[in-house]
Amino acid sequence: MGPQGWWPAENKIEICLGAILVQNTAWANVDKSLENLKPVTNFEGEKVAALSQLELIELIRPSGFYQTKSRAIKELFQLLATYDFDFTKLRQTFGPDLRKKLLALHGIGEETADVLLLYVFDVPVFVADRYAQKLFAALGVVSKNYHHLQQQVSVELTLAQAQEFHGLIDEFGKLYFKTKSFADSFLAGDQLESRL
DNA sequence: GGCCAGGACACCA
DNA sequence: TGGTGTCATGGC
Repeated sequence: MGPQGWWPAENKIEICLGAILVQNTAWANVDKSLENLKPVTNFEGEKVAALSQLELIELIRPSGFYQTKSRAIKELFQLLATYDFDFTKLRQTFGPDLRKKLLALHGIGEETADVLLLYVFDVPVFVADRYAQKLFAALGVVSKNYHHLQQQVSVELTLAQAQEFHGLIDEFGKLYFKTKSFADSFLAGDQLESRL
């Protein structure tokens, strides 16, 4: 499939916003919200943090779940503001506990926390999202949930490789797991393995 | 008109 | 721990 160049964004502030907005939402709808946010914030951390939750709700409405997402954005950017939007300082301060710190924020679960680690804090982690679970299930790796798959898949990758890995898995998933009927026919026999 | 997207959370047993 | 309902918009 070639390089996917994930995550598509101008800067890390935009990635933070996109990571929350894309939760169970088609990217086309995320784009609408980002287009609303850009002229208002220019994707500068301080300007995003200065927005009220009500203002955020109006701007991100096209992405749905605006109550939860606006609160998540508020909480995340409050944390970031405390460290002057210095992602390196934040990572060094919390070290291995950074993931726990992110998970403690309302509206940020395992997948979003890992996406932030991978694309914002430069930590090479494996994002065990739904597409990854489907793909690895097709390859014979049965997993109960997010955490379980993450434990089973041990990847030693550089940061750039880990970022690309997740992008490839999701783009692959969009193509081949879109409909169940297609997935069933695609997964018949050993076609998946040969294509991989 | 129904289904679902690059989830998370509250509630329940 | 694990399963289910709910949150919401827009495209197909």
